[in-house]
Amino acid sequence: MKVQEQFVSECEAAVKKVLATMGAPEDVKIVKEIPENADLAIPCFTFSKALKMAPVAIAEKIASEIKVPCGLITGLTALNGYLNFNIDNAALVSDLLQEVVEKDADFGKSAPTGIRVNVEHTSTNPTGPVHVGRARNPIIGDTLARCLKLRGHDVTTEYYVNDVGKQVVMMSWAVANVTPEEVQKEIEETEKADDRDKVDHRLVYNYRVANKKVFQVPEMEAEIAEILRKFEAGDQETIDHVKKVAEAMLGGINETLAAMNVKLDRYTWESTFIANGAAKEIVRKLQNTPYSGQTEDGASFVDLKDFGIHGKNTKFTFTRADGTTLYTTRDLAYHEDKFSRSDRVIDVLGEDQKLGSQQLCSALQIMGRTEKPEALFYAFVSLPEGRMSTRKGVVVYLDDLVEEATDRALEEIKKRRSDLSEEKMLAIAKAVGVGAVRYNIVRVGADKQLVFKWEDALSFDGNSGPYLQYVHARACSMLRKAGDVKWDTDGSKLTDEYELKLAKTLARFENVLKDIDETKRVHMMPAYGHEVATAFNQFYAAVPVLQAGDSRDARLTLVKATKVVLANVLGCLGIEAPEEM
RNA sequence: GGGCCUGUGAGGUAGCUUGGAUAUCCUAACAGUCUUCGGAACUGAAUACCCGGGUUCGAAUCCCGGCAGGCCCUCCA
Repeated sequence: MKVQEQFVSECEAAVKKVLATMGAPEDVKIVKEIPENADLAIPCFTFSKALKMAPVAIAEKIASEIKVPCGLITGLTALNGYLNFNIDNAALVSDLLQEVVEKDADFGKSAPTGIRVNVEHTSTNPTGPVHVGRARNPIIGDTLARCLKLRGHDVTTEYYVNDVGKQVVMMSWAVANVTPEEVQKEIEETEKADDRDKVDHRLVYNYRVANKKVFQVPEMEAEIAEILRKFEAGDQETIDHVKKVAEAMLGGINETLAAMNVKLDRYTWESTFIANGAAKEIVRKLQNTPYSGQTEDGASFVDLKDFGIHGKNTKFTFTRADGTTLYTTRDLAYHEDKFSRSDRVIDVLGEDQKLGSQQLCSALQIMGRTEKPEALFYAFVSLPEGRMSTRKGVVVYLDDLVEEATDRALEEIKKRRSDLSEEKMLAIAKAVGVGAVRYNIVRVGADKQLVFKWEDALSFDGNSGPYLQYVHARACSMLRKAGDVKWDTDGSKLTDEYELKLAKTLARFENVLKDIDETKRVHMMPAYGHEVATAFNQFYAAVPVLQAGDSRDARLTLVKATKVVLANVLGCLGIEAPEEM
């Protein structure tokens, strides 16, 4: 057992023992908190009723009954009805340093659990470049996947490619039918022309023209409907063309993701569930349940009013009147597929999918599945002038954001490090720019709506990605300067307030990962990283490390620990940890 | 009309699941530190829990009712 956990259980056991002698019931609830000026606090208010005593008196009584030091408990005081415990600092620090020396880069990493976790994220329609409004999806999803990997799970990330339906048919029509002149005209009418030579950026103009045209030209509506019909009927030529266009767009999207250090393990195409009959199988299953019904013209639905679905219509339709399947029907087939090869299924979704996701869960339940997919919802990022829209051209593309961030980072580096080669500066600029962008987006709780502002996204100090990278580089620099170090894991040599604060912060890394595993609240990782970086900077300002002396090697070991933890935190965030910057 | 989410100093944000002692952190403004191992730094002071009820010894946190913003209520994807 780790020192911290052991400490907590020792405190709890000691308090329980005293409570028993005071006549408290055995199942009395013991609340534990981490306070400012101690390592563990137990409030005594909860005991008040059972013991018929004032909390302040209880605290004093218990404190007087427990003899310290005892085991890992080195101090105990009663204050305002609280019991404040202090941990054996030397034991805690030694434990941390030993683990770092032993595990090195694997510090914080758990043993394989064998649990197969599927994280589906991004999955944007292949009809245009990724914009900042949707950028939370790959960043949150990728960060979560990286954290779960450190937890020892067998993680697969997956992109569900929507290559079925009106949008993609429209997209393929646009590529085949919109003329270069029309595209040129559209570009000229756009306020800020996008001249990026990248497939998704170029073709999105075709898509925009097509979307405008469909309102102006009545015959086009019918034309699209006809292609859609051929697609659903399995016309190979149509299907191939749609897929070809979707693949091209996906290529562009993947380039953007790769620049952000996001790599998907697997792609699943929606059309496969039509082709292999899985969607039809879902239809058959749902029709055979007692919840199923049909409208007059023949569309099938299940009624979900008993499943906590509210609103004017609780009917969840899963086939059209002509018997063809719908998006959600295919999504059901997809989830059955994911469950067949995973133990945990996680979907990272925009908040607009909440109802759909709930319906999906209910339908899975109706079909007899007991597991549920875990949904992680995020609110949209908007612009100060409103919601982003690819079709309307009110967008900030992720490619532009990353480029701008990299440019700014390069400026900063040129100011500071004229000694580096151009090539090295560029590499660092990329790491810093991407770091700033990813950090800024993952920093905020997913359900909080965000308004995108350039100055926030490009922030390099304070609570930012580059701040963590800077501290990492600083630690690396110190270790370089120190030369050969004989690692010293004697915790009793580190007694300064800031040494202890840093060590205690570092020791929490594994707990942070555990919390994220349980709650999927990935914004805890940047918050933790910032705590580590701040604790290090304080330690750095307060304690001379490289100075010769008795504590030098132990301090350097602490520096190494910081470096390892920060590298892992940055790794979880998908941000590079350069050795210098 | 109904459902879900959000509302915390000047701006942004953590804490809310599981109620506890002085509410976290960043930016900006203010006052400082530094002959130092990388100043993308450190220290200090100031300012906040949307409103109204309720439960409780105790509420930012739980319950009820408002108000404001977002998302959704397609035989769309």
